[in-house]
Amino acid sequence: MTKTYTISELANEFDITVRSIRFYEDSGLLSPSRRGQTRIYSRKDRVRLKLILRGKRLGFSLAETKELFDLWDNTSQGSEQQLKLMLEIIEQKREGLRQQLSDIAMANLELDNAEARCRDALTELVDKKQSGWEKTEKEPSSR
Amino acid sequence: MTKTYTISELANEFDITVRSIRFYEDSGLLSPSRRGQTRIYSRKDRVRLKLILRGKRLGFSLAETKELFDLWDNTSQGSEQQLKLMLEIIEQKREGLRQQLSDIAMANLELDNAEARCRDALTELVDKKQSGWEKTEKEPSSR
DNA sequence: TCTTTTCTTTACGCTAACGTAAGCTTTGGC
DNA sequence: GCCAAAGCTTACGTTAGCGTAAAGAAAAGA
Repeated sequence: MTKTYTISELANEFDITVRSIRFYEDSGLLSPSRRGQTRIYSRKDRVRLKLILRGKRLGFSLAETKELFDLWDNTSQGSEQQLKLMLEIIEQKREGLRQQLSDIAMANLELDNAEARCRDALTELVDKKQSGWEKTEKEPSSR
Repeated sequence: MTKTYTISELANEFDITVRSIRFYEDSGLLSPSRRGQTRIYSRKDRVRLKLILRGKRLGFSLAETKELFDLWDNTSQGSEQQLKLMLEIIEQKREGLRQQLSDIAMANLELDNAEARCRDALTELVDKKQSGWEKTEKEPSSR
């Protein structure tokens, strides 16, 4: 009773279009089975789709993701050369992720900065209001 | 004696092309001063460029980055409405970064997984070799 | 001063990742 | 059994982010 999914079910679940899913298939990232012409997606297919989307959020191109999939698929039967290449690539990906972590940390600092500046500007505005400095107020408190 | 940079200096430093830098200017993300026709980049321009590139690594489109720049530039003179909008957007960006952190964590787990599988396959290969199971070896130890 | 870089603008080209439309088949609900 | 909804293929269109080439001006080194 292995659960399956239709293309629109997956599209709804992940909030993407069926066009995208078919496009990923054309790009060699998915290969669902068929009942007649209709695509039937297994749980494994669903996992792959999830990985594709996560890759996208991490800035991977579809080609890169495909490369990873292909490597992964050939890992168990790979030669020693292949396996060592795979390990190198894994290390490269790790390095990329480390870079992203650093970037995120810096970005967060800048957001802190921006937020502080924003709040300062806000309180300054409120101060002006309270001291009767308003220019464009509709209802000045005294006049 | 405020330090300045030429376009090719920046291109070299950040390992991008001058074409890209000019493109960012066309997109409204940079506006270096000029000496005659020649572009002169200040330290501030350099910082902006750095931010653009970091944004790219985090998957921001140039349009998004421009939006952030524009908001930032208008922050000090912004209305209360504007400032509150800015705070909202900042929070959205934070949420995006949190999502990315989660994605990176998951990706790292999968890399661990892949690496383990790889190493297993490798040691298995070595074991076969040692027990004389090789098929494609050039110099079998006995024959 | 001459020549070789480095800079400029203009403009067409290209790839990735889909969007969108046309036209046809299949399937689920009444 | 019928019809709308969902599925399919084919194919052209679109946007972002540059690459690349042409043709000329300015700056820097010999």
